[in-house]
Amino acid sequence: MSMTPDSDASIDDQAARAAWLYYVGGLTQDQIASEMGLSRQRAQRLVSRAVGAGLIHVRLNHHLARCVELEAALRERFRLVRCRVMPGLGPGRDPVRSIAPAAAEEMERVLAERGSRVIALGTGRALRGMVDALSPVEAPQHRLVSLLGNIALDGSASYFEVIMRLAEKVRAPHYPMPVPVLVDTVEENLTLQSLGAVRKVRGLAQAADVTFVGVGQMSDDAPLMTDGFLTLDELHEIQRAGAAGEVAGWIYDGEGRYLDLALNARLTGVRVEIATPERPVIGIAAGAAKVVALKAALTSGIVNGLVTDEPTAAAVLAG
Amino acid sequence: MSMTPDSDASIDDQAARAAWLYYVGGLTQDQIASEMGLSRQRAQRLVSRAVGAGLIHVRLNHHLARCVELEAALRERFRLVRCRVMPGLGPGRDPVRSIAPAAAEEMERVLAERGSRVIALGTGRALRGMVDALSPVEAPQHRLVSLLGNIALDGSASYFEVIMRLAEKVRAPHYPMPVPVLVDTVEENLTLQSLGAVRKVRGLAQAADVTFVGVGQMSDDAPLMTDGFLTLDELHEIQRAGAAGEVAGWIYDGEGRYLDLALNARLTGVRVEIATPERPVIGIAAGAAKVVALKAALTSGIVNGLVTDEPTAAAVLAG
DNA sequence: GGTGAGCGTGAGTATTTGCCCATACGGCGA
DNA sequence: TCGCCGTATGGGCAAATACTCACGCTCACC
Repeated sequence: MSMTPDSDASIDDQAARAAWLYYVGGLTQDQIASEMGLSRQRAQRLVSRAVGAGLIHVRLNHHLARCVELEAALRERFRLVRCRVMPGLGPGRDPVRSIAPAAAEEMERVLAERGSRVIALGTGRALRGMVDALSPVEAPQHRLVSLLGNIALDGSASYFEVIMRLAEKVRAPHYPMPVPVLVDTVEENLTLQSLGAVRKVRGLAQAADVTFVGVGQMSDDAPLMTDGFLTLDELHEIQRAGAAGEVAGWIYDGEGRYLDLALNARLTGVRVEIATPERPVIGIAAGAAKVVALKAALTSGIVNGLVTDEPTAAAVLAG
Repeated sequence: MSMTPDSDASIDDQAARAAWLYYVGGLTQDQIASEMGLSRQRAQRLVSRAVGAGLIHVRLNHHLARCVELEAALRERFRLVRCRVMPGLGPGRDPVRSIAPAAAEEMERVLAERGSRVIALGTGRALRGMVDALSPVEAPQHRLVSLLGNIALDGSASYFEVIMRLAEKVRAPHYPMPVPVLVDTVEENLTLQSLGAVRKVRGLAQAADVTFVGVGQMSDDAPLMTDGFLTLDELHEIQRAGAAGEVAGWIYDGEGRYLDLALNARLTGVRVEIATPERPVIGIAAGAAKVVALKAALTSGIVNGLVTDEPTAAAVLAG
């Protein structure tokens, strides 16, 4: 009931138009201002808004020789069905920015399939970045399913965001898993898993045609700990048991063999088993901290597809 | 055998990397310079080179309300199977810049098909822009075929560029038509058309699954004339016969009915017949000069798909 | 081996952009 | 109704970017 019923849409429209004139038309902000009848500052704000809101996507159309080499080496060494290596952004800069557009492209490739696919999704910053970088496409023929519980300990919806935002962008039916990643007792877990809704989502996830996951490290900055699912003491104990990394909450050792931990009985999500070419599992991960975890997951074939950045790729191959 | 065997590739690599850091990483040119160990000017030049060489693509992820409206109106009025309307860039600016990315997206949609398709191509600046804006994809399952002769009067290869560059980008088999658009006599035309190579290309073009064409105006700045295929006198005569526009060299009247001209017997290419939903013909065209030609082609259904810009769409609907 | 054309480089400079701040506008509660 | 607060606006300024020019280098052709 505001004075401008379409204030948000129309301001995004303006922003998109300004950005179009700026990036596609190559006009200066001054020219945009007079073209659209605005002050220069407003034009500047609109362009900046369009970029910030992700209305504008920039993609690189050139395969850097170094990245292609690394891709080929990774493909061969780990028998990958898909592999993309993007340029690094230099030390101290978030590698998610770099890999998100490429991950989005991989997802778009899957979404462009005519036939219906079941797409399973993990959680995490990298996947979140992927979804943000994705261009909206109508792909209602596919089904999106969550691999693991989407409820964080603090009750926030942050774990829902990957699947919900993706579903919104592609208008596909989606099956989040409205339970915590990890519950307190084995009994609780059994109770949850006996629920029809949970069983259905788990069944769908197990039958996924393609899976996109992040990869978590098990060093002292492990996502499982920073998100509060493990205490530092528990983490240290698991580290002593040989933990190298984690996919969808399931922890594996340095060779990518899942560990037989008491914790497992309290995980609500499904475990990603060794990937096959017909049912690929694409890992989206980059950063020095993740090298060990990535290498292990690649070695045993928990993932058989990879989107990463240059320094990470080099480190995985070097090690 | 130059000192730097990869000078061009490596400079493009550098340019791509600089542009990546600039647009994706959000670094300033100063930061790029120190990151890559260059002078600031060099970083600036690399970024600018990357943009100029089309190494970087910018896309808008927001459907402007006004454009969506125009698309819906065009779709309904002319029973189009595909329609994209892109924002205009303001008077005096080349509309090809605006429509090329959208045309490229339409082409990418076709190229993403798993099955093999025959894609027929016209010529012209708009299609050339489309190919430039296309991201390279491997699509060797499709065949690209030219609708009309690819030899210009001055013998230049400019008419080959659309199909050759596209073929290079997607690595698909391609069938250009190595004859002039227009020959001097009917006999010459019969001779050419009896050649096996020409027959084969024409046959393939007639069986195309999808066709992309530009649309030529028949006003005094008609492409057929500026390219030297018609003299001004001939043009005026054809104008008096009711010419409104031209697709692949074949001239039609204000209702989109092909004209029965003496000229026709000297055209070497195939005529695009009324499009069907199964075998769509996508017109790529924008600009005030093309409004009449476009409207006629849309009216009779010579094209049943359209990529244009806002002012052109509005003018076509208004008239 | 000399010479001129053409390209790439860095310095300097004009233009463009991003940011901060003072100010105006409009909603909302007292 | 008044005054407060959050938000949006345009002016001004510093930073960043694009352009121009003169120089030097390479390379091809004499």
